[in-house]
Amino acid sequence: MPENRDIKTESPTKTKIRKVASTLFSQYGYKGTSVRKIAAEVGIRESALYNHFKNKEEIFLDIAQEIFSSPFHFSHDEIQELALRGKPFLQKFTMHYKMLTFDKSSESMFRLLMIELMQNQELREQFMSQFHDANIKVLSEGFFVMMQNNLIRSSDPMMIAYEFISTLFYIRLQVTVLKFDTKPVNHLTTQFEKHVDFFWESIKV
Amino acid sequence: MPENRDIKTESPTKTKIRKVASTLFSQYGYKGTSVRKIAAEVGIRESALYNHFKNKEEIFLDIAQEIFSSPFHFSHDEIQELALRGKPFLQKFTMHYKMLTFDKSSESMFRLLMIELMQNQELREQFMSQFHDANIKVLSEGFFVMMQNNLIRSSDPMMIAYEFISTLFYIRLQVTVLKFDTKPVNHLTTQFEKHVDFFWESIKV
DNA sequence: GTCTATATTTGGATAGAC
DNA sequence: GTCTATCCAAATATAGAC
Repeated sequence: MPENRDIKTESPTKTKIRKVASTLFSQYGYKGTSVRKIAAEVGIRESALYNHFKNKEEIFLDIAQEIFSSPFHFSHDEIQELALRGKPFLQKFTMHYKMLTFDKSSESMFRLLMIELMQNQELREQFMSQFHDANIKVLSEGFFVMMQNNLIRSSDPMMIAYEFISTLFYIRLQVTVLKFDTKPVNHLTTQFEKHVDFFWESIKV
Repeated sequence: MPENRDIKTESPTKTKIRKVASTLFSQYGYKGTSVRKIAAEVGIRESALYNHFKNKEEIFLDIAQEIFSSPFHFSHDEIQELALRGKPFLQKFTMHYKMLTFDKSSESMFRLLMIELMQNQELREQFMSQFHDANIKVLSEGFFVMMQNNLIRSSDPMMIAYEFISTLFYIRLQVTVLKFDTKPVNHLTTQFEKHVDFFWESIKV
């Protein structure tokens, strides 16, 4: 737990290492980033770097834990309340997802996740539990409430949740891929809203 | 163009190099696979390997071109005919997609694509054009026909195509991730069909 | 076409002075 | 905490004999 990462007590150098390494890892991946390059960009020698971190892997793990630090905070009560209103529930969830997609920091962490997804079993498992299961849980709870209240057609809530989240993920991946090459993503900015509209029309009674 | 890759005239060693390298690259990625290891697994020295390929990158590119060698073959006429029947069009397209998802060779090429997606601009661009645009084109053509014939509710065909393909992609990614750790994917085998059913109910008039 | 030998570079990591 | 110096391993690639 990062209680020890007290921004006040931590040395500025360590903070800078984290920042530099984060940028490099999220661009070139673990193997593509050398300790040499991190040190050079920080402005110190490699040996000095080892005063702050045990080794390269420790730096990576320190950064990697940030990938899943922005979970979806929807309380049970919040879900119940929003779901009773139907579409606003989907809108709120989607706006949160969209925000993460375009947030600089979340964006680079998502890129890192995609880069290392097939190289790191731990990340794959966290991807499944944090990116998939967690979202499915929140969404299916909402859809369940909507069904109970006859707002949407009756079906399997988890299946509907799966259908809903998959498009959000796909948009996010596309945005990430395009932005990596600094290509325009204007055409995708409204895609999230379009998805909600289309989906709501599909399921409402 | 691989006219020169005549299976008859090509040396068995070169064929074996391709096979071994393909397996390694699709497991460990470009950086994670060394020429040493390829040579060792083939059963020759590294130096001998350079008699068949100019360098490591040439081996990779040779293999990488296979990633996009299984495009969707839907002729204009075929689309027209199937789309006139509505749901069968979606079923046919989806079954093709499902087949690729579970085909051993396509599976490992898809994994390679995911591994290198964020490391290789060329692959990103091909991903966009071959995996995304090509699918959107076929699907939106089909949806357009369905709208003209009043089989589905009127809307933007490309937007509907986007919605449809995103779920297929998401299922494929999940299958790939799970299989990488030899985890069960039974629960996902019927997901494709469920998606078609749900989607058709969503758009049919 | 394959081998041995070797050149060269890059990368992770440590020892010890300041 | 940072530096210089150094070590060691791994990786790409080439030369030249067989």
